[in-house]
Amino acid sequence: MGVTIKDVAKKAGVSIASVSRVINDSKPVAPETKDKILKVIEETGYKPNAMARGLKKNESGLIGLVTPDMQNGTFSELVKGIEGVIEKNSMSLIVANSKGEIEKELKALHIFKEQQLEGIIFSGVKFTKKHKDYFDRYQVPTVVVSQKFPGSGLPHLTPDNIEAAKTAVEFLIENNHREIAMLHGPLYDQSSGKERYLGYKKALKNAGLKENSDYVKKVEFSINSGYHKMQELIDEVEKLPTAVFAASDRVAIGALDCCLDNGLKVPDNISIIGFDDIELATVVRPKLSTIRVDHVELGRKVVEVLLAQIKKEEVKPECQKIDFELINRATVKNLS
Amino acid sequence: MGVTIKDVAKKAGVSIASVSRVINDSKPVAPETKDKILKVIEETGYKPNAMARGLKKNESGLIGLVTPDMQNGTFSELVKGIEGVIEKNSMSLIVANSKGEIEKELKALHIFKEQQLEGIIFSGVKFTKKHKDYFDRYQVPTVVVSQKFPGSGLPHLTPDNIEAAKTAVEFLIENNHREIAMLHGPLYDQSSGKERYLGYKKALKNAGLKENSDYVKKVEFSINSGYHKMQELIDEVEKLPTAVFAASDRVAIGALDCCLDNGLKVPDNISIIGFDDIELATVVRPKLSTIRVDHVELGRKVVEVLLAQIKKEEVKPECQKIDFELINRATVKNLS
DNA sequence: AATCTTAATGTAAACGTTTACCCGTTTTCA
DNA sequence: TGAAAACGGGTAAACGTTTACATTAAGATT
Repeated sequence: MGVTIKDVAKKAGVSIASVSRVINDSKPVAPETKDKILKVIEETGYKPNAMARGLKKNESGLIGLVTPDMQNGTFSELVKGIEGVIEKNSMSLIVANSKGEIEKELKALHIFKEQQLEGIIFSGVKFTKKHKDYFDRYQVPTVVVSQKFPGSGLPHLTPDNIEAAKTAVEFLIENNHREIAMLHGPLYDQSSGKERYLGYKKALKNAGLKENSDYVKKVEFSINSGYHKMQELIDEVEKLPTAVFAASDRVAIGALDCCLDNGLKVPDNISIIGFDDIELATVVRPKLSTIRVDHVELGRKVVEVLLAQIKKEEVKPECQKIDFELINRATVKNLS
Repeated sequence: MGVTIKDVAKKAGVSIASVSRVINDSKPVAPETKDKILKVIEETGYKPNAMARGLKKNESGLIGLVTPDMQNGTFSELVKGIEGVIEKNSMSLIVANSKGEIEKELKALHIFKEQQLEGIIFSGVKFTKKHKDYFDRYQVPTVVVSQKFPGSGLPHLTPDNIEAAKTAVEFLIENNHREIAMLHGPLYDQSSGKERYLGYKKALKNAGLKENSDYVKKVEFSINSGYHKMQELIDEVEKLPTAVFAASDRVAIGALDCCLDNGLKVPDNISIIGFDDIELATVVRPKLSTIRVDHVELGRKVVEVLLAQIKKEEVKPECQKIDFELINRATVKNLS
């Protein structure tokens, strides 16, 4: 149906080899011949078939992203960053949503294998035996994003979650908070949830503060969950904490919402600090103080590491940390 | 490097045809043979090469999305909807960001052509001669989303922008507003920006109200632009409007922010209504009243129309409108 | 028992490229 | 002037599938 290299060759009165040479400029071809071919290509609108080329050259020009959540507020930015550098390298990005289900995740990975993807950007919450089998068997260049999977041998890019969380909590302490709650994420081994929690503990310990288990609650990374757990906390506890460190901005925003609905003034009655600096953070009132992580930048860097890996430049699993920065907007009060 | 169908065939002691038959179950094959083959596939982790298959069958299993903006707040939802049904049809989604630049947009489209995409979901702001040439020449099944391109002959899915805008403005009028401003988007022919503006005019006219050109400003679809144009409006006008209809939630949120920063109470001093119902709308304070459009649903429907088109079921360009609904939260006051 | 179906499998061509190899013509230079 | 080198371009094999067609063996029908 479409125009093929043969059609072009015939119409230009040359061999397909010559056509191939000009479209790839892989070998010199005489100017007149070249012009003739170019003209025919122009006229016919010929586009080389990437599947045929890919089959021959064994490269698809495709990179895949699998993510458990497309609405977590960092997705858009991450994709934007990824897409930007992928596009510069004339590759394309395939996205797959695992919805946090292991089966969907593996299905996506297998489709990626079939589609001969050259690299995978992997964002999951858990690393199972099946994951390990997959990556061991197929050896597709992969980088894990925003997370760490110790046994996997896969390189990852995350902010230094422990440090960042510690920074957040230290900031609260500097502002004279002593009763600090934390709404933390899932505590899988070395997960970002776990590490942020560790940072929290560390900051408390360094300041000689005691952790109060009533003030520590596990949440999902969602606005809703933040709201409900905050409500639980408010309901259960006899004395409210003076500050809350939330494991993500969405959680923080849920908590903020809950506080406001309970008639608490933020930050006058209670301070809140989040993590991520998603766009929502600048839009809620009061504006959310948080730990900023540039997810567009993260996306960019991830692809760079991935491309290095694809080009067989050895990449160590414990690769780059990405920067973070405390942004104090309006949800933290100094209790001096 | 990878395991091929030949390897499987050899190891199972059968012909490649048989292997192909079992992986596609395209023809019956004897149970023992089948088991043998299945076992070898299992052992070797063989995955059929989609590029080879695609080359032969002339289908790539790929659908593309080109969008001018990945951070407009509807992107995540749209992608989520799209990905959901695409995945059910065991296809994959390629995303490309045009950043609103025509050249990037066309480049993406051409890559899509090379990659033999089976269908395109197109979200652009303008439809140029080059676009027309592209779609005329290559005839890739395409559906336009959230927009309308009259001359293109391409089917599109949008809410009924005129009706929806009219509904929003009528709602303001019912609440006894008479001085109603509008922050509208670009006014290309039949664009959503234009249509929403037309809906605004229509509602005013029906109610016997005069349009005040001081109250009408063009914005980009961003929070920033909403903020600045609102500021302009506040600065320039001698009497403030009592209500503002913003062409999108992001614009509305910018405007809201601006009002608050100017010491205006919303909705007591000024009412605001937006369009889209993105997540931000429920998170700002006061919560934004808006016209809800379900973008996850939109994504789903778009793919359905696209798949129909791919399967050659004739699809009319003036296809489905998608539903909208007025959601009154807390930014509109009744002036009775 | 001879023929006809039917089922299971194999063979080989094709999909649209890239590229190793080959061949002819021209240029170079001793 | 003649051999070597350089250049331009063509032929055909290969990439990993699918599938039309051919083949074989076995069962059904007379």
